[in-house]
Amino acid sequence: MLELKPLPIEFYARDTVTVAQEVLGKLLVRELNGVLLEGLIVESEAYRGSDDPASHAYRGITNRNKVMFGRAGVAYVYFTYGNHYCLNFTTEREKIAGAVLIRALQPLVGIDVMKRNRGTDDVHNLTSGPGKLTKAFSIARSENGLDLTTGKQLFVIESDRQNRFQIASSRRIGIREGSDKPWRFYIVDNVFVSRRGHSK
DNA sequence: GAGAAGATCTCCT
DNA sequence: GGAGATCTTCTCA
Repeated sequence: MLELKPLPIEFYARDTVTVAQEVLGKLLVRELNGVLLEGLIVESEAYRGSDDPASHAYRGITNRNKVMFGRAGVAYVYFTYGNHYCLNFTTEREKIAGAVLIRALQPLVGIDVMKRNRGTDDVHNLTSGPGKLTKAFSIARSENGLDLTTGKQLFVIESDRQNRFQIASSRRIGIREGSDKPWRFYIVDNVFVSRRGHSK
């Protein structure tokens, strides 16, 4: 039996790029009306603050991104492209902006529920992208600002797969500015990664 | 108050 | 491989 012990704030309250790398191979856990959903985090991206033109926080605090400036270990959920929500974990200490975008998961527990949420039977298409995984896990605007360290509703735990995979990095996806930074990280040869990246 | 762009997905060819 | 869907958020006047 896996122990459902959430990662503490100390895991998140560090350099954003470090957290983005170390969150790979951890388990994202969603508790929804007694139903448990679990997925292995296989792809992430780091977004920093005033030194990162691709980040929402680059131009300072706004109503949308204020969670990024708050304490670490909190969910930052935003709506984009008229259709999709994206899930991030906040990092760094208060007043220092930082967040890790969760780009892809490998479904492990509650796959039937994810299929229903996504309206497809294709397991490889359930959570292999940032907009897909939020729908599969039923994460939306109401989850913005949720504390990830309480072990309720939404949190992250260690998995037994630690160190049994290789990590590669690449340029981040879907942005214009700051696309030279190699701050996307993914597990090599995992079929649930959203795209084959050029490891550079 | 208006205009434009966006950390994407899906369907069509 | 490419474009449309769709609407929130930010910026500027």
